[in-house]
This record gives sequence, C-alpha cells and structure tokens, in this order.
Amino acid sequence: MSAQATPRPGGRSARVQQSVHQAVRDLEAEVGRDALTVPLIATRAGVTPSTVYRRWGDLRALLSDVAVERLRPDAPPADCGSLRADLEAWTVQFAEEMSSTAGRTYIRDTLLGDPEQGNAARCSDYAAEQLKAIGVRAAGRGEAVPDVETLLDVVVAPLMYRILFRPSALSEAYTARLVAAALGRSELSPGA
Amino acid sequence: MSAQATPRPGGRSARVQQSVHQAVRDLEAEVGRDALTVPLIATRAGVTPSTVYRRWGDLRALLSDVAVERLRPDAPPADCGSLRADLEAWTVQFAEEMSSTAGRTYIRDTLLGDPEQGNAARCSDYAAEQLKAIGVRAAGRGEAVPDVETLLDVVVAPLMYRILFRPSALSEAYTARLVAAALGRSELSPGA
DNA sequence: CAGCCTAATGCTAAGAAATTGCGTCTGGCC
DNA sequence: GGCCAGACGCAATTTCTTAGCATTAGGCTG
Repeated sequence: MSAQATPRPGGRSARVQQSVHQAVRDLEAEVGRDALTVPLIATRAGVTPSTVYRRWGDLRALLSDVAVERLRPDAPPADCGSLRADLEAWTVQFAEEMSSTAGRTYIRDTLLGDPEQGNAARCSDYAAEQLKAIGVRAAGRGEAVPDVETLLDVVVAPLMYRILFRPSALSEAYTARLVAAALGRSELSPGA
Repeated sequence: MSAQATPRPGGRSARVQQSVHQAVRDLEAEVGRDALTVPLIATRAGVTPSTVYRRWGDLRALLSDVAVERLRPDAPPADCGSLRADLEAWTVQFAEEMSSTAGRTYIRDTLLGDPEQGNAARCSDYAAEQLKAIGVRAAGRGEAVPDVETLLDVVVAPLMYRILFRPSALSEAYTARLVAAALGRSELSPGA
C-alpha cells in the first residue's frame, strides 16, 4: 500500500507519483496540513482523485509516504573531530528537527497510515545509518565505538519517547546527558 | 477538544459520552477498527452524528480518547518480593500488551487526533505511576531505587521505540536486559 | 521497428460521510 | 418554581469515497 516501488521508473507512473508528492508538499505549505484532502491534492497534481485512492488507498497512507521522505537526512553527519563531538552535534540537530511542530507532524504521519510499519522502520533506519557513519568515522580515528543498537536505545529512543509522549520534558542539557550516558557505557551492548 | 472533562457528571452529557465510548468499543470488536465511522458509532450509541462531531471534533479525537482509556492500567503492579522481580514482571507485561496488534493500535490512536498531546502525556503518566508504585514499595523494603525518569529513559523509551519503529527488533530476552541496565545504573539520574 | 498486452489512468455516477444552521430540551442555578 | 447556558436532535448541503467502464501509456516480443 505505502512506499510502493515504481514498477516503471521512467514512465507515467513515476511522473504521477512525483507530481502527487510535490502537490502534497506545496499544499502543505499553502493551506496547512489539516486542510489537505485527496481531491484537493489530486487536482493540484493534475490527476483524478481515483488515481490517488488506487495508488495509496487513503490520505493517511499518502501522507505517510511523503512524511518519511521528509525525514530522510539530506547530508551525512557533520565531522566535528571526535566521536563525542559528532554524536553531540548530531543529537542536537536530530532533537531540534524532530521536536519541531513540523517534525512531530512528520513522525506522526509516518507512524500512521502505515499498518505494516514499513515507513516507520525506514525512519529508524535513517537514524541508524547516520549513527553508523559516525561510528565508522570514529573507528577510523582509533576511538572505541558504541554499538548502533546501544545508541538507538540510549539516545534516539529516549528522545523520541519524550517528543511523542512528553513534549514538555525536553531540555537542551538533556541531549548532552544522553550522549554522555551512551559513551559511558559503550562497552555494554544490549543488542537485539 | 479531546479528553474533555464532563461538565455535568450525572447529567445527559455524561450518559452520551459513556454511550459513545461503549459504542466504539463494541463496534471495534464487531466490525474492526478500520471500519469505524462517526455515523456508524453515533447510530449505535443512540445519538446523532452531529453530537459526536461537536463533542470530539472528528473521529481521530474520539478514537484517541477511547484508546487512552484502554491503556490505563487496571491494577497496581504485582508484588514479586524484590525490586528486580517487580520491574521484570511489569516490563514483560508492559511489552506484551503494548506490542500486540491491539496495543500498537491503541498507542497510535492515542498519539493521533490529539494535537495538544494531552492523551499521549496521560499514556506516559500511567507508566510513570506504575513505576513509582514499584519504587515506593522497594524503598519500603530498604532497597536502593532508581529514579522514575531513569526508568522511563532506560526501560520504557527503548521498548516504545522498538514497538513503534522497529517491530521486528523485540525479543523476550531484551526486556530483561533493559531492566538489568536500569538497575546497573540506578545511581545515574539523567533527569529532565 | 511494429504490434500486442498488461497495467495504470481518466471519466462518470452513485453511495456514504462530514459539516453547518437552527430549533428544542436537559439540567444546574438562582 | 422559573431562568439560563450548554448540549442535543434534526435536516440540508457539501464533500469525500468507491466502483465500473473506457482509454491510453509503455514495456515486451517477434
């Protein structure tokens, strides 16, 4: 249903998908997310509503696909010279992006309209890839590197939990504390 | 909008709310959650659809209210004789309930249709209250007790993150490992 | 390169749901 | 016992959703 592959990469299907996604992004900025409807998006994209319903099923699934695209990192994590500095920089940026109004909306849209959790898993994979890149770079410097699973448990999960369930419990110093906790027990690997 | 207090506890408003909530629960079991619509629920509850729209705004907000009620613990945490045993028992039960298909649906419904995050915060408060009760009991035994904030970060958050974003990454041994990690660093208190 | 064949899209209409305005009634409060 | 604010029922309008059918695009084979 969601995140479907494009069977014909260069064909009309791909153009329709791109056009519809772009229409969602445009209209999100123009009329606001809550005013989005399938007929509105379809008209803007130059397709008929039935096409959208057939391809995505419903509005939630379409928004989930668009949202997860927006959560994709657009650049590799910055190189600040050390594992700790890289992790702190990445965590601060991650927390800022995800806790913003737009970020929270994208996360919730991703989680919703996605019964198979495919988009949610992609969202987590993005973070894992970034952390993995930071780890590889630190290992190249000869530093001891915590497991990606550990970082997801100790840094990403608490951040996400607070963003989704306790929006008032986020502070600036908190992210640094999470990174410190992760580095302090880098030898522990809860694993899967 | 959601989780509104009942202005007239014994009056018609209270009866309508109870009736609508019950209709949601009944129909969820009968026709499935995805088949729920406001007119369907309203008819079953013996009210008109406009009443539901006025009280809850839309279907998502109504489902959010019902879902958070279902996530409320129905009993204090079991007393297994020690902090570690209590925590392990509670964590296992929590993980089982939340990772089930129904549990995940309730969580997602709670997060949705709730722009102010009030219901999501209540959901987190439920877990915090349970953990607090376990801690108070353990303190009564003279045991050293980890901070509730620490438990939320180290135990609850990783579980929730995996349930929502990485449903394949949950295992039985994992919950025990989380509890062990929490007890191993009970002196650390990341706090808020 | 020409023709076929699958699959995706456009179109239309019917059915269902969402939204709003207005009148009525309940129930708390003087 | 009467007043008043809030909540509800009713009904009409608008919008969304879904299904059937015709058409077209584009890949594929010969």
